[in-house]
Amino acid sequence: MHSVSEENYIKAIHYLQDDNNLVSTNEIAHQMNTKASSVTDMLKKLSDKGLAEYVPYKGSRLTVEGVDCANQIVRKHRLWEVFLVEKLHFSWDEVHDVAEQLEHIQSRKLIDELDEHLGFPKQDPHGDPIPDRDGNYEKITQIPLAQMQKGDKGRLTNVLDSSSSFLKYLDRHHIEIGSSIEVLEREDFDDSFLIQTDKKKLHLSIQIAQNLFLKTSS
Amino acid sequence: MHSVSEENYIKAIHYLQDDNNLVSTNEIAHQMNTKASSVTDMLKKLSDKGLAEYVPYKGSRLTVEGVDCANQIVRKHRLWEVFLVEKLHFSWDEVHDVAEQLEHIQSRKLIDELDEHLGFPKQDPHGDPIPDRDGNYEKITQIPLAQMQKGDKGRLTNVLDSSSSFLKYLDRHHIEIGSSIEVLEREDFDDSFLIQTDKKKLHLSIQIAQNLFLKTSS
DNA sequence: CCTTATTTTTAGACTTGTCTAAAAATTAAT
DNA sequence: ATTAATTTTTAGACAAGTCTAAAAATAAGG
Repeated sequence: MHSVSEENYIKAIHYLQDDNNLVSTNEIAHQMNTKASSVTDMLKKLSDKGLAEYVPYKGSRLTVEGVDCANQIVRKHRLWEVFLVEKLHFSWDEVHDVAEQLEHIQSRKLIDELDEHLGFPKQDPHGDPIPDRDGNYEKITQIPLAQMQKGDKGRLTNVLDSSSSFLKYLDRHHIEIGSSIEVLEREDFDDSFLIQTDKKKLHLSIQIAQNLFLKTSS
Repeated sequence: MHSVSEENYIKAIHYLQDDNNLVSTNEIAHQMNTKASSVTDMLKKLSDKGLAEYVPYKGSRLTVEGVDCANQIVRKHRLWEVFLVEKLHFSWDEVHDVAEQLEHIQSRKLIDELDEHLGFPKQDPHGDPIPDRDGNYEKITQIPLAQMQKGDKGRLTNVLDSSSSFLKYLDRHHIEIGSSIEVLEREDFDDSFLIQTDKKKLHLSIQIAQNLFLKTSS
């Protein structure tokens, strides 16, 4: 079908594109750790294949077909992440690199059976939604902890940063997807937080708070 | 580590090599559906990497390191096959192509955890032995049905041909790994067999009998 | 043992995906 | 609005892996 390289570009464009704005060549290059000239070449190719629209000097956006392809890759990536964590004792900071390889395996039956094997999960271990076999997924309305006020409560639904160091930090403080969090205090001078988690009180910097997304309950 | 292409060559040489004879360039080319000139190029590369010995115009054989690598690939391939059949409802004629992709995923932890998840199976769905994490596997002493005589009994331990058509044939007649088989008659003029399986009597041609391996019990 | 047939290797070309360096287009700034 | 800075594209090169066609080495046959 599509090469691993093509799929990685599609994924990157999809990740960078919100709504239907054009994504610039440089943004893609930066995201993929590659050079702008390589991106230009690939954009032409994706355009020829009908997977992306390419406007020279302006940028590119995925076509409907491209978005569909991206959703299938995301579906595969996230289902494999669930598998690794639920069935193979991986911790959520270890899954990304392996899922990155597994997401390129081509077999419709494989992924649909895997989905069933896992009980049709709706979210991956980081709280991101998993598209169903038609590419549809439910958007959860969630806000960053950083935008919450004193007294607000919610449950952790998503973490933005997936770096190992960040996830290990959360593990150390027993914060996980589903944890209930309440804002006890906001410090004015450095925007830091004092929160109440399931188990204990905790100080969080604004940098941390920007990476925690919650579904508010009150 | 090694590229997918390198791994495929290593697998092919391993498959063709019995004992420590040299495998010819043409044999490899035929096995891999490629051209002899491509094989020559790769043999030089594998030789440079210390994975194979290459004697120009004579052929090649795997080094100890090459054999080790081959065993790890075989381990991965067969564990994935077990996973597909046991957990994801694949039938044994559907697993090969997907396992062929999955065997190239690089992650020691992944494969060791998968092994545990599956209960450390000793054989894959076709009856082939699965190497453990050190590359060791148990050789079962088995003989082709074709070499058995009237009155001999055994259990099916392995099938040589893995083609979909052959495996579907076995399915239709309810013959699977572990099935007990007894030779009731051998026909002289065409070498065909009349056998007794768990459920019924069945005629088998010599071509079929050459692809069925049994562990004899009496 | 010399000639023919087969196998294997070399040489050169092509594809995919990448890079560097230079040219062209766009954007920003005075 | 014209120059300067930035972004993007082109042109040419390279690496991996493959192919075809021709050359070299080996094996086979009389």
